[in-house]
Amino acid sequence: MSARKNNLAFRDHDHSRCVDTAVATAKRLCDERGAKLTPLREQVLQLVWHSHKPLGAYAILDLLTTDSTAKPRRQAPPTVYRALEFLQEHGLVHRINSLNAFIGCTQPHAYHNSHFLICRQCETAIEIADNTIATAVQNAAHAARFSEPNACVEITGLCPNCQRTTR
Amino acid sequence: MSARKNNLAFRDHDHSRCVDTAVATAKRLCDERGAKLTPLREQVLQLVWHSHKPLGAYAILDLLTTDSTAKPRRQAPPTVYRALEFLQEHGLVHRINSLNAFIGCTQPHAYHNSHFLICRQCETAIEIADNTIATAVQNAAHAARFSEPNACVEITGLCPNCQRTTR
DNA sequence: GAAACAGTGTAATATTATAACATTGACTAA
DNA sequence: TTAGTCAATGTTATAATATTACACTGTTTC
Repeated sequence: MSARKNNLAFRDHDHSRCVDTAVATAKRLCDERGAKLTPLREQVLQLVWHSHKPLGAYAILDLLTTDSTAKPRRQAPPTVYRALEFLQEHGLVHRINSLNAFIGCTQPHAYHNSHFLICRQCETAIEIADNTIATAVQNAAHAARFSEPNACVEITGLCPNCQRTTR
Repeated sequence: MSARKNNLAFRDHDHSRCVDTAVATAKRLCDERGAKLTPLREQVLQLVWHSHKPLGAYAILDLLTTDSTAKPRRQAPPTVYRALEFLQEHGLVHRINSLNAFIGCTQPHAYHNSHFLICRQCETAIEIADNTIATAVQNAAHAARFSEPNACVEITGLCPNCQRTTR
């Protein structure tokens, strides 16, 4: 049912509006929490959101240098990692472990275990909120007497677009 | 139901027998498949199995040097990565993405998507085969029109042992 | 024996991530 | 105002993880 919504990533759309909305939401959330979404952090959030593909830390670093309207100065890795750490703590971005990369969170307002569908061809990743998976994970953890389970679910496959173009 | 069996990792037991069994099974499987479980590959498999904690590639490298009965010669990274690649291809070890580490597979005879419970305290990891999770993942992928889904499920929590000793 | 090949050795380097310390600017207390 | 404190960022160096490229060895195959 939410599949169609999630598939937005695969349809033509004005993605800059997605980015704007995400940044606006982030601002509001940080404001509510008394957290500072500084220009640097905001810029990193934008860059991450701008890409439908999860973005590596060093790719972000390059974009900071390249895209920057103001300062073409080369940044150092800690700059990016610190911004990403902040954004992760506030649930604004997720880290995709299987790719060592980061992606904007589509539900930053609520804490949630994150599940991802990742295309092995075009590398597009979409976040899904699937209660059935979440419940199954909870139950499995409980059955093994694991407490405070926090699941990382990364499903790699072939996305609708790439199924057409690939052998 | 399989919870008790999985919890073996948390009970006292003669783990060297687990290792022996795993290696014997690996030998048999490789034999059946016409794959060569060379001394080096076997040694890496043993080292990985010997630890209940997932082992990093460089940790394995150190153990190859340290533990080795015969040659105390320092090996280079590709040696380990190549052995691990072989073992992964044959389903004999799994990679835990969230830890950049490797662990012996408990069901090497059958292809399967692997699910793990990982203790955030003691780092012990156990593999579980949970049909409910597997089915939920399949359904989620299908709903989003993703084909050939291959799920990586890593559940971090507090294991039964560490719940007693931790705040 | 020569060719082809799998497995391993070796050197160099790429990629990802963090540690440690310096600087800046904003806010606060006196 | 001044000094103190703190969060954020800058800067340098390095750690940890992983791969590329090429050389060597021994076996199989013809």
